[in-house]
Amino acid sequence: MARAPRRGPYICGIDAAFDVLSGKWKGFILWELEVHGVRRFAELRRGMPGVSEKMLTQHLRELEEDGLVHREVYAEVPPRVEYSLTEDGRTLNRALEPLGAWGVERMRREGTEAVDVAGTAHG
Amino acid sequence: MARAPRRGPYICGIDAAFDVLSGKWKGFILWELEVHGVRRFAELRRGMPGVSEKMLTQHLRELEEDGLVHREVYAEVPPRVEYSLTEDGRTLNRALEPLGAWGVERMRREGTEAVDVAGTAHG
DNA sequence: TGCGGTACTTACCTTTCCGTAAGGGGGATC
DNA sequence: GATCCCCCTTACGGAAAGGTAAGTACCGCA
Repeated sequence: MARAPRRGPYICGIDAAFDVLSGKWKGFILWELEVHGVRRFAELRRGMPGVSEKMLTQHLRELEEDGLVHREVYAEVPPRVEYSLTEDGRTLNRALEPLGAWGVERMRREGTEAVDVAGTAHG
Repeated sequence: MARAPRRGPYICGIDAAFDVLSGKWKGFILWELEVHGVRRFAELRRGMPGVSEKMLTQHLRELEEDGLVHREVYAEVPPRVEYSLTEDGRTLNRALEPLGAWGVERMRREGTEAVDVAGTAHG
C-alpha cells in the first residue's frame, strides 16, 4: 500500500534495520506490544494519542509484512483482531535498548523535557 | 536549514535518538567518520555514492548542531574542512552496534543482498 | 584559455509521508 | 431508530524530505 519498496539492497545492517523501522509510529507500536504482549486495534489506538486509524493500519500491515508483528483475526462479530510481537520483533526491541539508553542519557544531559504518555517507553 | 525543529519533547529515548538520526545519509556519515576518524568534505562525498552536495552539507550541519560531529575549518586556499566524531557521536555509534548486528542477521536470514561500498558499514 | 578541484549555496521540482474526513457493514446499546 | 463500537478502506491535500542543476570565489595545471 504505497510504500517505497526497499527491503534491500542495503549498504549495512543499520540500513536494513532503519528500513523496517521507518515510519512515525513504528517504534511506539513495537514498544506498546513489548509492554502489553497482546493488543487489539482500538487498544493500540487509545495507547497512542495522535495516531490516525489510517496510519495505524498501514504501519501494522508493514510490520506484519516485515515479520515483526503477528496479526490474529478472530471470525467474530463484532470483529476481533489481536496484534503481538514475533520473535523477530522481540529481538529487534532488545537491539534497540542501547539506543534508547543513549537517548535517555542525552535527554538528561541536555535537560530536554520528556512527555509522559503513561509508561514511558524504551527505557 | 529547513528542518522540522524537534529536539524534544520526546516520548522516550528511542524518540530522541531517532530525531538526531533522521535523514537519509546520517547513519552512513557517522559510520564513515567512525571508520576513517577524520574526513574532508570531498572524501565523504566520494565514500557515499549517490549523495548530493546539498544533502551532505545539510546533514553535516545538523549533526554538528546536534553535537555529534566536529567541524574544523582551516583558513587556506583552496579551503580545507575536516569532519570528525565528537565523544557523543562515538557513544551513539556504540549504541547503534546491536541494531546493526540485528540488521545483518536479518539480511543473512532473508538472503537479502547487501551492496558492497568498500568497507561494509556497521557490522 | 579553459578545465578541474576546494566547499559550499540557492532555486526549483518531484517524491514521499502523513493527517483529515468520509464511508462501510454488522451488532449492541439507549 | 439513533448512536456507538469494531476494524478498517479510500480519496484528497498539505508539508517535509530529498534530488537536480546552476552559481560562487579562488587556485593550480596544461
